[in-house]
Amino acid sequence: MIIEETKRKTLLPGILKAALKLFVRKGIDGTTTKDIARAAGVAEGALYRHYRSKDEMAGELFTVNLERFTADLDRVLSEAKGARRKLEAYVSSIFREYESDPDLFYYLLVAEHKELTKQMKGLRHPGHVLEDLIRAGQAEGAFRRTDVMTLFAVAFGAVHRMCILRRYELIARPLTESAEETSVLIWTALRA
Amino acid sequence: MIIEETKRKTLLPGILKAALKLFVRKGIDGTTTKDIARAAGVAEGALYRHYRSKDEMAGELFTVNLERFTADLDRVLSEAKGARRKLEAYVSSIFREYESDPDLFYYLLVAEHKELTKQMKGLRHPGHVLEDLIRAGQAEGAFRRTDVMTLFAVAFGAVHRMCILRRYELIARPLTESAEETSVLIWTALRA
Amino acid sequence: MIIEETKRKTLLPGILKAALKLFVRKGIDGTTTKDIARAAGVAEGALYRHYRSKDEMAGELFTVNLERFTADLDRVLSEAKGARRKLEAYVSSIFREYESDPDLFYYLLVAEHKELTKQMKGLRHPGHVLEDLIRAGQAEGAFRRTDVMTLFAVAFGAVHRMCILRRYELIARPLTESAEETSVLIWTALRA
Amino acid sequence: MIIEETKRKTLLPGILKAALKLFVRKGIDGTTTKDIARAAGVAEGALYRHYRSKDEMAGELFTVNLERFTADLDRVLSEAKGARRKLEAYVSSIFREYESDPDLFYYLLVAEHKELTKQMKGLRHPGHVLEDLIRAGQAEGAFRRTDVMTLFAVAFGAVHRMCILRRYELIARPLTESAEETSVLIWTALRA
DNA sequence: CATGAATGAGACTTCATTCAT
DNA sequence: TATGAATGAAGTCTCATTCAT
Repeated sequence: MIIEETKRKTLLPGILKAALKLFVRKGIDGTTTKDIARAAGVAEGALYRHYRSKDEMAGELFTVNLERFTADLDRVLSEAKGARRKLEAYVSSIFREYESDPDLFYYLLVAEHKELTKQMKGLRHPGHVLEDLIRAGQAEGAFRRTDVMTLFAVAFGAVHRMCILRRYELIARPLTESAEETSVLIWTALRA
Repeated sequence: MIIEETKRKTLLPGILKAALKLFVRKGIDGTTTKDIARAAGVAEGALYRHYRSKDEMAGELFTVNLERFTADLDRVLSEAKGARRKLEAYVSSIFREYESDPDLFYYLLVAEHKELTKQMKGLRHPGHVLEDLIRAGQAEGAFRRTDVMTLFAVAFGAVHRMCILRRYELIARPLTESAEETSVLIWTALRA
Repeated sequence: MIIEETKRKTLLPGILKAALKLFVRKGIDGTTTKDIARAAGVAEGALYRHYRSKDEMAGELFTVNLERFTADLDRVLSEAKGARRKLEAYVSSIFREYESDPDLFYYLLVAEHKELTKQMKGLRHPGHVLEDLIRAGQAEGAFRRTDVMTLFAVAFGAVHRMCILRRYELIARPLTESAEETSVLIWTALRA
Repeated sequence: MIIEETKRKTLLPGILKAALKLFVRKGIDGTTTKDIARAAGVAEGALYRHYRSKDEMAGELFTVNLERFTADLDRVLSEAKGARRKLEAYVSSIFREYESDPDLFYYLLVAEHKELTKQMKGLRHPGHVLEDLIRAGQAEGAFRRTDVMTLFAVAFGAVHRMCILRRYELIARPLTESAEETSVLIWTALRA
């Protein structure tokens, strides 16, 4: 196996778990607190014992998990050596994350959050991890000298789209089984 | 120039123009009819002379323009010969569409529309155009025999992500100037 | 024939005619000016060239026609001699009025007009004509000395209900054919 | 006393009580949810915890109470023997119902409900009870063989009109005191 | 600490009326 | 004069949040 298994605990508290599912299916604005309460099996008022507001729930769900996810990525990549290995590690980490909790992944990396713009500012994001990876790869001569953002678009776009296709069941197998192939395609496009 | 200029008329009526801008910035649910009316410079009631409801506005904006866009793409691609030429034509058409009206493009191809699911069913979409292109390219031996969806993810993901980067001003130059380079990267990844 | 033919001209202007039909079917509040304009084949604005407001239309429709109707009744009854004859004349006049324009009759005598209370105050009404008839009949010893309002309830209630039954097609024949029978029943109940 | 006392509990919940009063005075369309809320002493939103919509309130008010009322009538009449007794029972039941809650009675038997047509279809109605009574009376030879609907018009019209006169204070005494007299008049008109 | 009824601001929509053409 | 688009007040309903129990 290319990269090490990373320990993961999503362990979302029940309320957040319920909220996540709904946010992902109906959007944040499209989800009512009543929906969340019912899905979580608690009374509406109980939500406010844990979170100051619906937006805080949505924000926390986003922030906490994105931070954990990005930190995981950074850790995994720091253990891989060389542009190619790092790229492989990146792709398979992303795909593993997707499969471990598709809803959460969708919420973090796919869904738009017009409602949260504030709270998302300045967070380090899996995109940043990939961008760093590409810059470093260019510096070591592994990747083309083309504009970084273009390389980034190919790599991030490919990985991201794989997740979307999977989610809409246009890809039937677990993404983890497509990681190597996907890495190869991206590598082929990017290498010097 | 690789492909012919296609005539385009967005010419959105003022109300739709205003609505589009807001939908793109704040989402459909996040945009109020009052917002739209103010932005369009009319009274709230006036919206309803033209559209039966806010959702109908959002739906029409989507449906009409997506159909036109996809038809344009199909036409342009039918005039290009060979997988490589078609791929180039696809990328530059997409980028031209983006630059001609970034908000509209974002609304059609980037934004999620949890609110519209109904009206979007069954429409032919630029993604379908690309999928057809890739299948044909495989059939003629131009592209790898890898799983279609994986090739699709690389190609569509790259193009799509370029548009997003541009929109968030992470790419400064008009995308039309990056079309060739982007095509080359995708071609490199996909070719047999 | 018991009573003379009375000349009648409803000749409602087209707009009132259309409005009447709608008021009767959907109520005044339930009828929109757009409905009326469409039914009358004119533009909405045109309504206001003839009537200051929807309520004025409704009011005029009521007032003008009720006055004419009541005056007709008074005239017809003044020509009939004796309680029994007057009663017969009353019943057949009412029934003839119903059959000559069921919508208008319904509007005048059956429908409630919570919206018009003001304009209806103080108008002489077919009910008053009947009440006078009964008092006179008691004075001449033709009717029981029972409380006037009870006699009135029987007589007016019967006639009024016949019209409603006819309107809902629970009575198939023209009411004019039931006038004699109805008079007999009422006479039987009321006579001394 | 002619018929037995029937136990009655209107006990409308506060909101329905308030709504009823307003519906009766201003019509359903003429009553706003704000009116109802103010009259019931609650916030507007609170209405919707109990009823899905204003029309549902109006419908339930009608349906539930009409069913109860009609069932009461059927029960009372089944205990009275012979056409004359049944007629007396009918009249006094109606009058008792009126006096026990004039607003509710008005809402059920007098007001028009253009808005509710749907929900009223197929319900058994006090009119049906009376119609059955008259048919049975004819069958046993107690009533004239005249057209049923004409007899019905006299009987129902009289009773109904008594209630209206009472409501507009043209009758000062409780209707229960006029029941016998009214029965006699109707009986006189209808008997064979 | 949980509940869920109540609140009240504000969303969407309708419609009588006005007014530029 | 007739038209019908536009206005804007007002109506119905929703929902995040609060609070008495």
